[in-house]
Amino acid sequence: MSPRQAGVSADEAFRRIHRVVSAIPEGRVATYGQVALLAGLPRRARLVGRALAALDDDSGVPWHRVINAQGRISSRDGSPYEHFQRLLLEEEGVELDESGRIDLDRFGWDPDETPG
DNA sequence: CGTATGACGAGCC
DNA sequence: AGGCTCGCCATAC
Repeated sequence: MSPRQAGVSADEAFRRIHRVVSAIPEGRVATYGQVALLAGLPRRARLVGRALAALDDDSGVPWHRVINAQGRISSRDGSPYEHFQRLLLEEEGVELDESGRIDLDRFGWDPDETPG
């Protein structure tokens, strides 16, 4: 049963992360650290970024709903996806202020509110 | 094997 | 607000 959470294989960690991200509802966002925690991988926010970068375009995983703890879209210098992410979020009603920041109190995902 | 590098985050100044 | 350090750990070289 309780496997060493910090000792899971990279493969299993990716599956857990993808599962958690897939559970983020439309119009809500979660932070890298939050996703890591929910995936049973505390303090491994960087791994979440890696897991998302490994996704295929047609994976269906809502990678755009993951932002950093400052409420901002994390920089991927040179990649068009950084801008695309903002577009996808605005399309589903997530508001960004002039500086591109999202209010986590308003749009942050609370798993307890949306069980299942 | 040692270093550097990240879609990160918390703490500190 | 902005910068720095350290923790984290898979990958690349």
